[in-house]
Amino acid sequence: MQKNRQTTIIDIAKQLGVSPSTVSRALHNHPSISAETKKNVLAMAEKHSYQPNLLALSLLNKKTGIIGIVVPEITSYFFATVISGVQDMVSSAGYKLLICQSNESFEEEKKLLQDMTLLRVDGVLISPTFRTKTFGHFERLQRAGIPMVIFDRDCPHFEADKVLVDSYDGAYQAVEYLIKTGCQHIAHIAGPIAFPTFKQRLDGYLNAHYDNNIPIRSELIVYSNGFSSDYGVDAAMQLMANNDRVDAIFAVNDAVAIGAICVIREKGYRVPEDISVVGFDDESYAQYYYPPLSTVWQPVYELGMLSAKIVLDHFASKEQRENYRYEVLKPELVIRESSISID
Amino acid sequence: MQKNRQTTIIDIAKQLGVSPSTVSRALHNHPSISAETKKNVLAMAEKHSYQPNLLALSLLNKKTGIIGIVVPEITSYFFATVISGVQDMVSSAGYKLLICQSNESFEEEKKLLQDMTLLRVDGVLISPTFRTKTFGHFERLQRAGIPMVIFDRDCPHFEADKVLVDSYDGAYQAVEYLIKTGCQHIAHIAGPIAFPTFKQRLDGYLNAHYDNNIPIRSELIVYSNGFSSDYGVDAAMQLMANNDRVDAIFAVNDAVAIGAICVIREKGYRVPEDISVVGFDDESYAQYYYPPLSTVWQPVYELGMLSAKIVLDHFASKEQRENYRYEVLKPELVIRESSISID
DNA sequence: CTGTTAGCGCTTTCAG
DNA sequence: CTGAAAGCGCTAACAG
Repeated sequence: MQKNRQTTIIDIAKQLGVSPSTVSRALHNHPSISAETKKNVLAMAEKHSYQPNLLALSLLNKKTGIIGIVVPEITSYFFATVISGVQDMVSSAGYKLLICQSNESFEEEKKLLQDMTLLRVDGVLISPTFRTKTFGHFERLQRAGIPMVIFDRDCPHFEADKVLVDSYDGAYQAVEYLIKTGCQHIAHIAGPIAFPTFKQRLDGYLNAHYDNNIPIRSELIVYSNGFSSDYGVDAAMQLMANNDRVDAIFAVNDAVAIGAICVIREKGYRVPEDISVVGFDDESYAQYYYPPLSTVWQPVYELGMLSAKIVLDHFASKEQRENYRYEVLKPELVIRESSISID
Repeated sequence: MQKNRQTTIIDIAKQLGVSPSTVSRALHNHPSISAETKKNVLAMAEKHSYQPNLLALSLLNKKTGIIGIVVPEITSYFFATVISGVQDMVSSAGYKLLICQSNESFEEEKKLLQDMTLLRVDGVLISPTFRTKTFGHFERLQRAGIPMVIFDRDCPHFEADKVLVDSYDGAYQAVEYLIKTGCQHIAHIAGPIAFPTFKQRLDGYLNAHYDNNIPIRSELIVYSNGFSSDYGVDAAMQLMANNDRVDAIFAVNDAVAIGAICVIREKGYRVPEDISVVGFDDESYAQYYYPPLSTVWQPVYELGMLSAKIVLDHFASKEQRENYRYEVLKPELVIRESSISID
């Protein structure tokens, strides 16, 4: 078992009795180098399976070729797909992607950004935790001159490049659709509304009612503290406990929706005959659920591509752009069988 | 907007009229340094929000403090949870985690490992793509002296530290359970069996039959080329087209299982009354599915922790260990309502 | 065409 | 207690 040490340009230079710079030139097919020398160097490099040391290069060039992305969690279809979009975009531009998850922990988020700064990544994409209320750590990045784009989850009052999805519009579409199918008692299981995205979904729900002259009844809105399926179960229990009439539920996302459906069924109601249910996100299981889940699809892959593109654009144009980019993508309602249809 | 340049130790040294080494010592509370100097340096560092350059440090110390993990894909509950386990373990040891996905592409896997080598990560965890048949890129890592552990997906004939789950056992448990509930015509939707894990699940299926004296009928085994829900749909169609009697399906994973259930329902059969279904993985939606999905749970988080631990152990003991670690974790059958119960 | 020099940011001997 | 010097691996002028 050989030593832990990798071959360097200097090793090769010594063995060949030439200078390190000659080796370097040979390796990069610099114009002025004799075919002979080049051949020798290449052979020797091959023999020792020489690999350039990225750290040394990065230190020298003051760029690492790494773009970092911080997501709250990695499991959902949403973020996993964003990551695919980002990955495809950055790797086609020759960059590497450093993926990290904050697990919705503010402390973790700070630490990760800190690490990325120390590592001197060339750019950062971030979707903040829903506990992120102060932005000192973002400003530090900006001050360090590292391009940053915030995606999916908005940070009101904080200036930066942003790529968002119009959650308001998605929610509005979903609820208006439910109204058009004749539902009059539409409940909403809201996520933590400290969270702009979830607040927007709530607003979409409210305004769809308003615009269609349906009175809003606060007892039909339940706010949960999280957005996984078990929160959906709790929220639905709470909702059904009141014995208020409910003929539809618009859930803040698909995970919550399937939790709610379990409760609905347990209580002896049918979906969609008694209660229509619409989720949000179009998770991979949504179309295979029973009944196939109506939901709101978001252009997630595009979201990733676009966010990455914006970071990349920063490298192209050296001079500071004056204003930040602000892009909003449109979601689409996907009607399946968990909601009754118009006819 | 200040320059893109970060404050260095030299900047601080100059401003204070001391030498860089003094600054360095102050920053690391080296014993021999005057309280006065130290205070000044610290104040100045604070003022410029000095951040050490990790690249320079890594170059110097020949260690980056980064551990890389390559997974085939990031979306599934399985890998996402492994990553959590790994992350918790490595970050408690002060390491950073570089997460990458190969998207089941062998080329991508090679490229990622190459990048990690160039970046000089301190260790690598990898779950190979199912197209990985040659191991030159793994050997290159080993030769570079980078500790590597292979997890979840075995590479027969390739020597390395490995942490696996006993898929055979999980499958055996599932199928034996189906037999005990009285099922006689158990079908299996297998994944690509080029894939050791899936082969093991098939073997578990076969041996459970054998040990219980149930004849195996090849027409009840369908091999699919992938393992997402749509493959489950295709496979189930194929299975049902034959009109062979089927009273249970053991699917290679949950995604395939829910695809299959959709087909079963479309054909007018009930789950589990007509056909019991058992999956594998215990995805997050499994318990909220209708009917709640019986499946095989794997100690995924532990898998991640243990794999990370093994890499970390390499750093502790400098000298080469003589033999590779080989750990196999046991899965557990989770009975829910998509399979009939024993009584 | 090739070698020498300097330096990226930092730490660590070795001398004062 | 502090400074000078060397070096991690590499490249890019600048000389020859």
